[in-house]
Amino acid sequence: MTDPIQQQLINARKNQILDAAAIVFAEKGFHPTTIRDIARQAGIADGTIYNYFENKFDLLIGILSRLTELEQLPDELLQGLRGDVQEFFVVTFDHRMGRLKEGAEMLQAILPQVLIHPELRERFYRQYVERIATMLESYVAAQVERGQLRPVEPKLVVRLVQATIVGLLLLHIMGDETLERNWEQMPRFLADALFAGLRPRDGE
Amino acid sequence: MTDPIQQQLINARKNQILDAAAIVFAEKGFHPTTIRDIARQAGIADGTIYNYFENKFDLLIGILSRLTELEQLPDELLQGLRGDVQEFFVVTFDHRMGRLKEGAEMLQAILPQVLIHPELRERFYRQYVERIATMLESYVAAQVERGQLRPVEPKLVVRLVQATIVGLLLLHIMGDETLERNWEQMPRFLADALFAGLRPRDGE
Amino acid sequence: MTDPIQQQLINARKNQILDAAAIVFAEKGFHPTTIRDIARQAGIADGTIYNYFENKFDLLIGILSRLTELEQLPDELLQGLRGDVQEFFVVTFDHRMGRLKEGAEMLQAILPQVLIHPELRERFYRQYVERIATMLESYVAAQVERGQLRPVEPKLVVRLVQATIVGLLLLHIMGDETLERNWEQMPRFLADALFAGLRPRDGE
Amino acid sequence: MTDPIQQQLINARKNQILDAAAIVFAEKGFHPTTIRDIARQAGIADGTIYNYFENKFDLLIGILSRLTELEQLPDELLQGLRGDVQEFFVVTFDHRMGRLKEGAEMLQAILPQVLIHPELRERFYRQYVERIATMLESYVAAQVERGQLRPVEPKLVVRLVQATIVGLLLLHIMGDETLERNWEQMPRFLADALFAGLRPRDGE
DNA sequence: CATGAATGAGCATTCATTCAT
DNA sequence: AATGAATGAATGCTCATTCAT
Repeated sequence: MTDPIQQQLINARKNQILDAAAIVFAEKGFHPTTIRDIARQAGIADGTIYNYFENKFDLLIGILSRLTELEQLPDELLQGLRGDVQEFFVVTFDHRMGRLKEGAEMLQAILPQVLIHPELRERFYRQYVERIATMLESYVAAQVERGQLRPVEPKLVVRLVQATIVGLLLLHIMGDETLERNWEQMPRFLADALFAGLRPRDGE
Repeated sequence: MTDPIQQQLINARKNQILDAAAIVFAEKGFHPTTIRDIARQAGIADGTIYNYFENKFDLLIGILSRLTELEQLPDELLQGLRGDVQEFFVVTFDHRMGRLKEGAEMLQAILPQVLIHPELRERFYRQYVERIATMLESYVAAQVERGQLRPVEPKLVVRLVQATIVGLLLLHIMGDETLERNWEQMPRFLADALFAGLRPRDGE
Repeated sequence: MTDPIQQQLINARKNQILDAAAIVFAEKGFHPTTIRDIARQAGIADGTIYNYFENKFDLLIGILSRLTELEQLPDELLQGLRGDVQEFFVVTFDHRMGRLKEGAEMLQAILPQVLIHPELRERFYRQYVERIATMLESYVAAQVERGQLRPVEPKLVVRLVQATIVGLLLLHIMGDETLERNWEQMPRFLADALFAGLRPRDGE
Repeated sequence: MTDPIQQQLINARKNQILDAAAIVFAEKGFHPTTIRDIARQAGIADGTIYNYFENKFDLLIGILSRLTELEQLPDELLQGLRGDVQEFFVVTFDHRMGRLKEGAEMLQAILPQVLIHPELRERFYRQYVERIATMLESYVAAQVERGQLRPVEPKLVVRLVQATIVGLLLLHIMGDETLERNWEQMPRFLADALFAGLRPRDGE
């Protein structure tokens, strides 16, 4: 039943299809993309897709699932936990923005549907937002506890961080040139701004 | 030719249609929405829509245009210019988030397409992002000049502000309960965090 | 009821509409032409047409009727009756081909429908083919009787004449350049060929 | 790529569709005929048609192409070249009228559109009129040269011949009963009339 | 498993016709 | 009588999905 070699072949084919789907979805959007578009991109026949996925929508689910699979335990993040708080924010922004840019194509493919389709929305929110949020919240709470951060509401801080990241991606997708030029230095800028604020410090 | 009464009737009908379209688009997304859906929602016949709009896509353009029409010169913002810098951020966040929530339905209707359709993307970016950005940039630059803000790059600060706002809207649309509960107090929280930072101040 | 001035106004308007219809029908064909096309061409509103004609098809009937109205008793033809037989053919071809070229626009408009619509076909055939045919037949029969023509079957001769004329119009509509260049001299050529034949005569 | 068996299946299906299309077009005309009509007539589904033809108009092109395919090199005609001139005309009329009657259905299907659509008109004229015309012209010119025909302009003679044939078909389509009854003997009648003329000969 | 021809439900759009003004 | 906005039935075409090979 679960011949491991068979399983591997199946997974390879699934990935081949999902790769193709992500590319064309990102290019044309979900609905304007036809199954034939995907099949051509994958170099296979239309019907073959249905041997691996129930239907077109299932491809979105598949893409989403892979997005979260990629979201391995963020080792780098965990390492950041031990360092300086400000540095932690740098690492966080850096990591998240990097991940997003990597998966930007896929994100662009599914975000529109996420906004609309309840099931997708919930899946996306839970696996992609909430999970990270919980982790960050506990970190922030801990640092507040330790006095490394002002007594802020961790949940709100985390929303701020996440909103900023996803917002930046949106602006980026929209072709904002400033972001295009400064994408690399944004993490540090954001961390500084957020941690130290924009208020002029003594001596500036 | 341009009988003002006729013109008013025409505009009224156009708005009636765009209202209906925004509602259904927001609910089901652009492509899954049928012209019939919109016509039913507007209480008119299918064909009538085509007396006022070229095609289905034209409805999106129409919705976008109205979004920017609503974007009158933000008087409140201009008033904020004279006050305290931190207060300016409060006003800014408050104003933008208010506007967004008002137009959330419309935004939800067009955002997905904006991400994909180049023409729409450019229109949206220019009329909805760039215009505000320019204004904010000059304000930030002036305050940096005056020493009211640290010597930051205005363009980046503005991207941060705008990304945060649109990001929050996205999280909100996704049904984030924390945001739902605290939407009203977010502007002040954001302004504080951004201006003063999260670093513990002396005496905290 | 039948106020003669009213009647005249009505007829004028009907003709205005039929003129417009014939022009656009000839240009685009019956089905691709919209009522709006006709209204624009006539410089009136769509609805006005329906005050004068039952429906779109009725316009075809109207055009056809006018075609046959134009087909007044062909005086020239009648005059030809008294002359030489060969000359009669010249006059006949000349008259018919002239009429056709005049009404070519209208003919082009209705011929396609005539080929298909039974009612139209019969109307057209009876009023436009048969009437002339009967007249010509009796002339031919008389000339055969008098020995001015070989003992041919008048009905067949007449079909030959009429087929030639309508066939020439078709070739002409199709853009045949030879016909374009020689249209004027065709009647005499046809009459000669038909009456004297192509067989070399003594001494040629 | 071009598997011959596949190719044969494809052609068979194309012909099946074109057959159906020709039938319904002839019956109802091009525009009133729906794709569904054709599909039903062919006993297939609507969508299948689009696997073989770009669009509805393409079906007309297809029908026209087949008409000209049928127009093989007219062997019979070539044989006529060697015989008596008058006999050549008999063969010519016979051959052309036979062909036309065979393809009458198809002709009726496309002729209306030919009159209107420029592309179709040109295709039809070139492939269906001009080709035959050129051949006939050279024959006539040769016979004039040899003194077998009066010194007539070959181009005009050929137009006369072709116009007569197509005109007869039109009258036939219109339901002329005389033609219906005498269709078989028309070729000889036409050839006689044309070659020998209607002028009474010595001794008649 | 892979294929791709066949399917037919579904939709954007058109346009003849109506009718209130 | 003239208008032209409103109507909604009708249709060409698309495309997700099925299934015989």
